[in-house]
Amino acid sequence: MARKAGSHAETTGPRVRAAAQRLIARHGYAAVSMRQIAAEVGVQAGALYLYTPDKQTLLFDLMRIHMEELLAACAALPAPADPCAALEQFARFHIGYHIDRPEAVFIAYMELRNLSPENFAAIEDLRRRYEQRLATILAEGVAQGSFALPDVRLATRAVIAMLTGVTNWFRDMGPLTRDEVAACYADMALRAVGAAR
Amino acid sequence: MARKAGSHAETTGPRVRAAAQRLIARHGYAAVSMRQIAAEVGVQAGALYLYTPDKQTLLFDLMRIHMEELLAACAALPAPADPCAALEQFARFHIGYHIDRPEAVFIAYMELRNLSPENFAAIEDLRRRYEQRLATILAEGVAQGSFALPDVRLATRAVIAMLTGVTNWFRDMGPLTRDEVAACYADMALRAVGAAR
DNA sequence: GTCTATACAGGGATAGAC
DNA sequence: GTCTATCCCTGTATAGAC
Repeated sequence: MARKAGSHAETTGPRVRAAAQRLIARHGYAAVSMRQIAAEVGVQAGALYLYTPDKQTLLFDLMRIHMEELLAACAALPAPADPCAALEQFARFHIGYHIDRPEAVFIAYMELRNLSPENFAAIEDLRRRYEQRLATILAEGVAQGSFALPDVRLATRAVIAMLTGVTNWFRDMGPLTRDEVAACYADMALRAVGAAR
Repeated sequence: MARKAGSHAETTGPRVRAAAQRLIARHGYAAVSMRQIAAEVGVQAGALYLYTPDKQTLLFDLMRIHMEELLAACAALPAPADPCAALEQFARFHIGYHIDRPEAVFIAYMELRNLSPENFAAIEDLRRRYEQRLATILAEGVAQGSFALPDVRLATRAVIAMLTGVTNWFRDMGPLTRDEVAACYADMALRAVGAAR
């Protein structure tokens, strides 16, 4: 299948999403125009519509792909029998994964309100499934007497919020390494849920 | 000072900010037009410029007023000598204050990137001063041996992120009251910083 | 103080040439 | 597959009547 001269279908699609992710993370969905995205890619605005039906779908795909990859990576982790080990693993995974993808994470959290109702529901479902993985770890820990928690759902949200907060300030050139930060946060998460130690 | 017929200068200004706050919280700064804000207030678009020099200043004022009021309310709290009591008070205050002002809080966190550099610096300074209040409580607790923390700055950010996360899901009609939620979070915050109890 | 009218730039999206 | 050209709408902001 010889490629036609001037044809870049195989690479342009991903490049459109990459450019959109970069620009939307920096300026916000509503503030970024299709013309800007096209300029970043190096094509004309009209050409974008070969790779996405519209701007809304472009945003949705960015968020959907991010959430699906996050879920897949989380599901691929081994499952420690000890609840404390499981929580520490989750905390380290969550922080590491989020630090590595600041743009995708930022968009996933900030642009929810710019999704159409149907697209919002789809992303919300993925988010809920991810949250459920932590909820399961905490519930298991409570059942085994490893954790002391008045409310698993509350604690789930509190821990996720705490861990995700790292992305608001972490910089690779800062005084702390990724692993130092992750270790410190895992420790705080364990203590917050009353881990018996 | 008789008021002219059809003149509402004393009330229209605040109503403009209230409408802007409502709309920006719901749709985002970039997605809300001056026409929409004017329609919400019940005036014509051009009339808004009697109350704000431009859209940017309107956003900045919303955020500045929110942060100044937050700082003032926090500063008005009594200062318990016991670090544990101080942290519990801070946690309860933070959650209560934020639950009561979901729109202002949402804007203060989500629209930072839409501020001009100078305005951003001003808001960031206010935010830093607020964060410093918690940092002081934690540092004092470490000095007195009440808390066990490897890094006060890290813990400050972690606790703030955890507490602020409540605004993402709390609804007044939910199964838990404000006070139940605040108590539970205050407990988790205390445990996260290794409070000796 | 509020209105209408308008200037002017830029938005998303499409049509049709190449 | 990409381009140019264009449609039509909406954006911020201002001018001048009342």
